Amino acid sequence: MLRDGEVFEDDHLPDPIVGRNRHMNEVTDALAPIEDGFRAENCFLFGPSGVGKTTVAKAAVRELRREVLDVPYAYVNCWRDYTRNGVLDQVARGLLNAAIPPSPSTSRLIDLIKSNLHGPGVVILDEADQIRGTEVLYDLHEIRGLSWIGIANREVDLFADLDDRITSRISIAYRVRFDTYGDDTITEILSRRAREGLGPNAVTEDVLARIARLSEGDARQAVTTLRVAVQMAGREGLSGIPARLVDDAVDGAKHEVRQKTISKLNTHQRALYEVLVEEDKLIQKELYARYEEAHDDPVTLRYLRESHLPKLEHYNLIEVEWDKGTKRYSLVGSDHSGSSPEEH
DNA sequence: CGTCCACGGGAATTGATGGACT
DNA sequence: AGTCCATCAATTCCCGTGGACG
Repeated sequence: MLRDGEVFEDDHLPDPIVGRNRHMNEVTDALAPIEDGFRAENCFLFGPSGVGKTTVAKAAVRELRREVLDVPYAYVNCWRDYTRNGVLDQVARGLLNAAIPPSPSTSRLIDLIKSNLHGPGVVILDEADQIRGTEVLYDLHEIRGLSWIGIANREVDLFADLDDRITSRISIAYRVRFDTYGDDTITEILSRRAREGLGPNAVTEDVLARIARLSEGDARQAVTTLRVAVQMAGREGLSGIPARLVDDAVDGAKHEVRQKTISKLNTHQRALYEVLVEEDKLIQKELYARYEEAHDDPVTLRYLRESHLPKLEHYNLIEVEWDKGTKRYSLVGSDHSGSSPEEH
């Protein structure tokens, strides 16, 4: 049944992409000056997860590179690299083919980029709202020819910290809002993946439509569900996906997406998460006390509050409820009914 | 009121790094 | 090659503010 598993991977970039023509046009417009050798306009893509922001950004850069040979570009996932230094490091490595020494200082990185970048270049800042501080946006702006495509869930997140001095100096000419996909668009996305990745008749349009309906407008969720369904059917030795597997596949996919998020957590965030697996509805002070015991090199409460708790919240792993003036922290969907072996 | 808790601004400390000078 | 100094990012420390509650 499975012909090409790659089309179900998270980082698969379809060609062409489906159902985002308007958004593609906006981003390619923003990048157009590069075709004449100028700096592109900065642009900012925002919307909920799984609506094709990253895909559009990458596809737009791919289009550009079809027009203009070898435009340097860098992709930075700011969830992983959220410090000024980390971002610049990734930018340098992506943009330049020159060798980069192991761990250069910030100023060294800037010099390196400035002296090795000739002509325009593009940086994709995925999950840009995770960037700590705003200096790095200055830094990028000061580099001749460089422009960026920022990606975040909500528009305010990126601009919350930007004071007026910065917003006026760094122009963001294009702001592109992504809304959730309709069920029919998701069905179309799934249908293409199925055509490319599966044998003929492996799955019916009805089954795809059903997966689409259950995925709440989130294409990543939908594609993951399809992949899980393929696995399940394969395990049963079937050559197609029967409708009865869909519900279980949805659950499996949700679990898988969550595990993937958890696996990206650092030790502090992991420790917090595990404390909450043990015990729900803790107030901040209690949570911190448990965390402090669980981690052999704990950070201060102050820093936890600023750095790690917001991250867990942002990625929808924990939820906070107000209970008469005190906050209580719980895992999201904490009906932890004895399942999940949690292999970490 | 006094207490408990959460929030977040801002100064201080730490630790790594890269010269500059000897 | 070695010492000293400046810089910078990450983290900690200190503390004032404000809401809720008894």
